[in-house]
Amino acid sequence: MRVRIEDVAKAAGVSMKTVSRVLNNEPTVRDATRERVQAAAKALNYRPDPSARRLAGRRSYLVALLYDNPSASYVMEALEGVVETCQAHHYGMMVQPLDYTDPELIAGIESLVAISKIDGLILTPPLTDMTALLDRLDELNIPHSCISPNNRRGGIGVTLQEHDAAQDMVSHLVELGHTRIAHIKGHSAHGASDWRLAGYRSGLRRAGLRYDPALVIDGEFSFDSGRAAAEALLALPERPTAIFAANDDMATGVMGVLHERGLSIPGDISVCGFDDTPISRQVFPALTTIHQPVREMAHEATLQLIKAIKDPASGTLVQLPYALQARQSTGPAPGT
Amino acid sequence: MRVRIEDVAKAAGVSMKTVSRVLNNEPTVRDATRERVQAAAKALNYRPDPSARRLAGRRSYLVALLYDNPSASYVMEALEGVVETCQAHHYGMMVQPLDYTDPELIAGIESLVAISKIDGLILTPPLTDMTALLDRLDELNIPHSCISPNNRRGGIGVTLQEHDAAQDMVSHLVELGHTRIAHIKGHSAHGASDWRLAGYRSGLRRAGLRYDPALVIDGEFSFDSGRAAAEALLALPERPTAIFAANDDMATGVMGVLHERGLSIPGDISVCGFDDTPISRQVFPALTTIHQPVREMAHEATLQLIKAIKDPASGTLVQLPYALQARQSTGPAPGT
DNA sequence: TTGAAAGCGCTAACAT
DNA sequence: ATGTTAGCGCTTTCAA
Repeated sequence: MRVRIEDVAKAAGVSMKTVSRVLNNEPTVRDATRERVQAAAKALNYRPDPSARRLAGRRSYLVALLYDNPSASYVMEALEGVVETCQAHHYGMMVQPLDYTDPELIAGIESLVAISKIDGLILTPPLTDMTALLDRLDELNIPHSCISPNNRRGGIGVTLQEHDAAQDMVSHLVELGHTRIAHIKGHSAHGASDWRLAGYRSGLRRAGLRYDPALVIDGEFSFDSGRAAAEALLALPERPTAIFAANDDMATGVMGVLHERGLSIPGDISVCGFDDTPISRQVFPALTTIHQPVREMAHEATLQLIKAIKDPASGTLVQLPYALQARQSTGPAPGT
Repeated sequence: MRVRIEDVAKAAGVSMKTVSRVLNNEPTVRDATRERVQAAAKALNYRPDPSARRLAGRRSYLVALLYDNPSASYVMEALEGVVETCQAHHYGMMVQPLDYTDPELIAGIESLVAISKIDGLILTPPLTDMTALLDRLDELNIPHSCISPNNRRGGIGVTLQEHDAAQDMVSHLVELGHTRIAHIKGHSAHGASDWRLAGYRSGLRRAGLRYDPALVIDGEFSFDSGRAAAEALLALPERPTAIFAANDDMATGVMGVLHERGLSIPGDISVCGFDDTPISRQVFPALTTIHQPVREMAHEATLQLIKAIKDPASGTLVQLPYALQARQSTGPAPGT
C-alpha cells in the first residue's frame, strides 16, 4: 500500500497533525520538528493523497482555466503556463472550453465551481471582458485571475500595454514612410479591440496624421474577416499603403487577398498583425507583429491567483512587456 | 450545506448504498427503486462530491491526456474531444505536457498515475509510438488509449489509414500530370512518418513511377525543416514538379522558400501537406492536404478508454476516415 | 508548539 | 434486491 501521513508521523516520531502542518506550511511548527518531518517524508517518498486532502479540507486545491478563444496557439501557450505553475504549487488544473455567447455561461461556471469546489479561476479574453461574469464572481467571492483583461475594474491578473503596442506599430509604419495606414479592428466582444484601435489612433496623432474613418474596418479576429476587410480597403478610391490588422489571423487573410490581386508585400502594401502566433513566421513574407509573452503571462496570472486564494486581500494586476517583432511584411512605403 | 447522498436516500426512502448503486449504474436495483432515487436526486439537485467518491472508491474517475506535440491546433482539437467525452461520462480530465526525450518520462508518468490514481491515459503521437512506454503501461495494467498509434501492437484507440491517405495524395498529383514527386519525411520518432513514406512509395508504384531516393528528404515536422528540405530539393540537378510534405508545417516552409525564389505555386511546383491544420487555409495559396478528424478521434479514443477502464477486456482500435482536401497549392504539372 | 478525536461524503465488503 | 458497517487519508476542531 502507499505511504500515508501516519507512516511519516511514525517515522518522524510526531503526530499526524504535525506532519499535516509541515506539509501545508503552517507556521506553528518548531524548525527542528519541521526538518525531521520533511526528512521522513522525503525518505518515504510520501505524496499526500489529493482526494483525501480535498475531502477533509473542504477545498479542491484545484484551479480551472476557462477559455473561449479561437486561437489554438494562444490557448496552448496559456495552458502550459498554467500547468507548470500549478504543478510547482501543488495545485491541480482543470480546463474548460466555453461558449461566451451561451446564455447559460454564468450558471455553467457556477455549477462547475460548486461541484468541483474549484478554488479559483483563470480567465482568458474575451471572458475577461464580460462584466456580468466578473460581477457574479465577485459577488460569490470566487477568486479569479485574468490574462489580458481589457477593462478598468482592477482585479488580479496580467496585462500588456496593448494601447502602447498598437501605437508603436503605427510608429513603425510611419518611420517607413507610410501615411495612409489602415486598421482592421478585432472582435467587438474583446476589449483588446478597443485598446488596439485607440493605440492606432494615438499613433496617427503622434505622427501628425489625420484619422480617416474610411480606413478603419470592422473585423472579427478571423481569417475570413481579414479577407473581407482587405477587399473593402482595396475597393477604396485611394487605397492604403499599409494595413495593420488587430491580430495575426486577420493579417493572413489580408495577405491572401493581396497575393491574389498580384500585389507585392511589402512592395505595394505593408501588412502587420498582433499576437506573434506561430503562423506569423510561417506565412510569406513573414509577418511583422507584436509579441505577447503568453506563457509567462499565464504563469504570472496563476501565481497571483494562488496568492489570492490563500489571502483574498493579496494578488495584484501585473504588467508584462510586449515587443514589436519586425519581419518582412512591412517595408518602405511605395515611392519612398 | 450542500446536498449529500444521505439526503437523497432519505427523500427516496432508501439507504445510502442504494442511492450509490443507482448513481453508478449498478444493475442490481429494481426499476421502480431506481426511478424513485433518480427523481429524488433530481429534485434535490444532487451532485456527488468527486473527492469523496475518489477517496472511498480508491480511484479517481480521472483520465489524463498526455502529449508532446508541437502542433497547438492538433492538441487543442484533441483536448476538446477528450473534455467533452469526459464530461458526458462523469470523468474528470487532467492534461500533461511531456517531453518525450526526457529519460525520466516513464517514471514521471508512473508517479502521475500513482499519485492522482489516474484511471486511464490518452496518448497522442509520438508517445503512441514509444514501445518502452507502452510496454510499461501494459505491465502495470494501466488502461491507455492511443490517438493515431503507428505501430502494430493492437491496443485500444483510434487510427487513420495514413498509408492510404499518403498514397491517395500521390495519386492526386499523378492525375495532375506530375512524375517527379518529392517527399519530405516527418520526424523519425513518429511512426506516422514511416507510414506516410510507405504510402508515398506505393502511390508511385501504383502509377508505375520509379522511386528515386534523391527525392526523399528527412524532415522533422517543423517549419524550418521544411525550408531546409525545399532548399535541398531545389538544388537537385533535375528538380521535382511536386513536393509532398509529411505535414502542413513543413509544407509552409517549402512554400516560403519557393516564394523567395520567385517560383509560382502551383504553376512551377505543386506543394501539399498532411493534417489539415488551420494554417493550411491561411497560407497562400491555400494548401492541399489530408484532413484528419482529430476531435472525433479524441472523442472515440476517450470512449474506448472509458470502456476499458470499466472492463479491461473491452475497448477496441477504431478506424476513422481521412479525406483528401484539395486546395490551390496543387495544380497541373508544368507543360501539361 | 503539539496531539487526540471527530469527521469530510462517499463506496467496499459483508450482511440480510 | 437492499441495508449495515467500516473505513478511504486527510484536515479540522479543540484540548493539552
